[in-house]
Amino acid sequence: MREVAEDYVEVVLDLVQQIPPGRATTYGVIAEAAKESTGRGSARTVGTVMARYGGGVPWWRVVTASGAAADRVAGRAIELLRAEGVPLTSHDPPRVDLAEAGWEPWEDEPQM
DNA sequence: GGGGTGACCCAGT
DNA sequence: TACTGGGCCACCC
Repeated sequence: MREVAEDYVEVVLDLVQQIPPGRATTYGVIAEAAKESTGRGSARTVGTVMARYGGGVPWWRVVTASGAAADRVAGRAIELLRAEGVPLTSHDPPRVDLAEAGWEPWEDEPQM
């Protein structure tokens, strides 16, 4: 199937929607999980997909590997994350405590 | 078909 | 611990 990355987009969006409230994950994790299903993609690609098709999913639960929200939507993400009750650091650039709220697709679904 | 961009990640300094 | 550079993959002009 050399169609567009529509299937990849569906996998990414589905994974993001599976993130339970009060939890968060990283682009790398989503990229790895999506790559397992579609065989393609990377953290960079996930970011691009989210920017174009992430309007219908809790994109704010997806942050960078550092735990910080994407610079483009950091403000919006922090507000939503705090509303979700996600543990954030007390520093100026609030970062998600992935050690506490870190969620992974294979954590909710059996990895075969 | 080629080059540049982007909601990223990792290693080195 | 924070900043910089290179690599990565898919999309747009």
